[in-house]
Amino acid sequence: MVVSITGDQALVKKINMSLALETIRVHAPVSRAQVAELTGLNKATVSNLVSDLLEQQLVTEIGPGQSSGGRKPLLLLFNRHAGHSIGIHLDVHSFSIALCDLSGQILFEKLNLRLLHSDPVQVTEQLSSVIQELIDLAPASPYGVIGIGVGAPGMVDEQGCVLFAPNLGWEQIPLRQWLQDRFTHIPVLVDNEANAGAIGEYEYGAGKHVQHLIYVSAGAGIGTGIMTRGEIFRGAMGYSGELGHMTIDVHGRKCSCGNRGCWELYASEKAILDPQKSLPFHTLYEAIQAAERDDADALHFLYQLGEYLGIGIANLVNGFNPDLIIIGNQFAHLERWIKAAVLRSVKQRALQSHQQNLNIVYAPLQQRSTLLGAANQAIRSFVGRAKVTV
Amino acid sequence: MVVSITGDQALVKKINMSLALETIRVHAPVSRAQVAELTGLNKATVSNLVSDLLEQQLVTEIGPGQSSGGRKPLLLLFNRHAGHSIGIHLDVHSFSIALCDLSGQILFEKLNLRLLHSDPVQVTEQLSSVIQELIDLAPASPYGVIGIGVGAPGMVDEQGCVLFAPNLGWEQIPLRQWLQDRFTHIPVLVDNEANAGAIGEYEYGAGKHVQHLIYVSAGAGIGTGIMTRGEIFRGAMGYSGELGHMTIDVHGRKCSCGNRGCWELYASEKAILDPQKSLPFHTLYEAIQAAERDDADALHFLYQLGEYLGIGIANLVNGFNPDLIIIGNQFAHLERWIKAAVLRSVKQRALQSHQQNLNIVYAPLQQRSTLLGAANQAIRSFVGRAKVTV
DNA sequence: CCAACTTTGTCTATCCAATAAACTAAGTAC
DNA sequence: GTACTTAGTTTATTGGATAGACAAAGTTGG
Repeated sequence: MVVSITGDQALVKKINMSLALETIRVHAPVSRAQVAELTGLNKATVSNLVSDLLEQQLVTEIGPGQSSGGRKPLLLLFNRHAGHSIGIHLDVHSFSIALCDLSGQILFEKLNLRLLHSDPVQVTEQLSSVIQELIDLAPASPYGVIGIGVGAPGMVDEQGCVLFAPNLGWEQIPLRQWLQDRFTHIPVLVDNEANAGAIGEYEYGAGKHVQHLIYVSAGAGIGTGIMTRGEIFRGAMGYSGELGHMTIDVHGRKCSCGNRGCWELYASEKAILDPQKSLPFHTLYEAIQAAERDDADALHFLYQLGEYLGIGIANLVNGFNPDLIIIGNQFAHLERWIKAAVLRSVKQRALQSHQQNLNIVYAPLQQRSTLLGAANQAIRSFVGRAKVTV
Repeated sequence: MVVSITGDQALVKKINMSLALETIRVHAPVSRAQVAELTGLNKATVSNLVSDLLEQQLVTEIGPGQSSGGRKPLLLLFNRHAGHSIGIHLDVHSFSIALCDLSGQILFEKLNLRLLHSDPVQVTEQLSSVIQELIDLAPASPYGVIGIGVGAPGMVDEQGCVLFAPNLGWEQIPLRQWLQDRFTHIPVLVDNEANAGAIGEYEYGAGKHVQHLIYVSAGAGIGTGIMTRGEIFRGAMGYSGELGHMTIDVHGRKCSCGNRGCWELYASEKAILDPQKSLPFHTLYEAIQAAERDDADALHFLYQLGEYLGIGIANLVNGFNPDLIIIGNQFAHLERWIKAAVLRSVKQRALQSHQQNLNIVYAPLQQRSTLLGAANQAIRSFVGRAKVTV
């Protein structure tokens, strides 16, 4: 019975191959000599690896570059057109989908399509038909569509089964399997929407090269994607991060989860439903509209929303000491209204030492964070990153 | 400039060597054939690795075992006497220290020694002298004392510098370096006390083979050691887990950290100092004494302490979905008084789905969790575990 | 008691990837 | 035009894993 990963030459090649490919991807355009320099691999080794990569069409040669006092280097590029990836952000009432190349460049996208039903079977049906459209739109390429990634609200296990998505009303829906059955030749991945968002911003947005970040997906509820050393933090059974249901007020109001005083009751769209307040608007959209008209109630409401968001963020900062907090999902658009309040709360409540290198931003990818993160997960598993810790 | 880890034959050997050693350690007594079976390595490879390990005296042959229908197997044992490790639990007013073998068996220990001063230089002095005593006591062995591990309260960075330990009154103390300067030939490691506790319980206590656990170190304050997939979770700059300063009551009292309503104000020894309560006891010890006499105030106080501890634990459960919560440090002794209250809070407040496989225990290693965890970190870095993710 | 079979562990030839060093190619500098 | 630099390839070597043959040491059943 084979369980563990053993070392052999195939593994060595895998490690060095992915190291070379990543180096080319990040530092492109780059010469073989530079890759050798950057990775610490021997020139000959790099030459061998690169010739394999050229054969696999994952890398292209774009001709000679400028000389630095000797023979001109032959510059290499990661071939982002070798294949395409499809990313999906499944939200509670809508979804967004995009087709992108291997560098995350979007070729086609459809944003905020309404879900026609909430029933998981019918949702799968609707998703599948749009996915097929994008597959048909994909330009010819050596590898075709190499994967489909989905970011879904709620808890998702390692098999891509949606265990619990209260806002969708789903339980134990093997979404990945259902989609995989439709697209048998394309790997399908399903992860939590906030995790995907964190990955998206890490790869293509605010978090480029920031190794420790937290993506706070605030909208209908709150979810968090926590990244350390460039890796998503996963709890037991592969899922975690229901930090929206962290108690911030022991004596607070009852939450649907059974607890009291959950963060997301005060810092997500759910705050509008606070029975004690009887606010003159019923959705976030309406609140913003009112705020645009300088409505005092709305402005005050949004400020409070920011304060509470900041309280939870301060907790995250104390607990994880991230370098970057990214406020995403619908709240990415609220910067204008909540920025000051969020900063005030965090400044007041987070440990001084943890605030030194802290940055708080509003997802620059906006509604595309999760989309691109999901697509990126498919890309990752295609190009296959091998890592070693000694 | 060499940055990344590249693959070569030495790496392959390292990976397989550590795999073989770990397999022998875990499954001992075991034959070469079984190791090959268990790891997936070739018989010849295992023979080679084992002969190296025998030469290095990390493994011993203890003669033939029972035949299963053919030649008798030659049984192998991990040589836990190849060297010794020293583990230290540094607390606010006291420290504990032990000398143990490579399997974590304690040979000598000194528990709860009072710190004579709180000044870091003098603390280092005192620690060093006791460490030297234990080094002198260590039996002769091939490798001698292979490392010194320290678990310290507060934030510790990757270099073993105590960045911030409010309860000790320390800031920016390069404890590891200071100790390393004293014991130049023995590697010194310093980590957070709760992280070490988590490792201790994972390796030798309640958490054996439980991949996702949280060690809640409750005493003078609260610290948490979070373990996923058998690895300690570390935030930015290598430290994190100041979850004792997570807000659980937005309108709560002021904490020394600047925030309001921090968990540890209500669920650690600090709860005794609540000015609103003016309790008739001033230390946890006194409270327990009173409770032993069935003092109503004390019993009620301890019950509340348990409730608040449970509230924070529920947050942890929602956030990390662990399989096991271990309540350690001084609170490990409070099971009798707080168990019901803790369970009640958690049951009431944690997500139902996360409670399914959840277990809550009181550190069976008691005051030795951190000690053994710290010693184990030294052992780990000595036997050198290599891991690969593909 | 012996022949057939099993299991354990080692030996041998082979493979494969990385590597150093030599080498070719193609430029610059003065 | 000679000396030097830099880029990339070729060649011989190294070291570890592997399959398969083999030796060692047992069991089983007639």
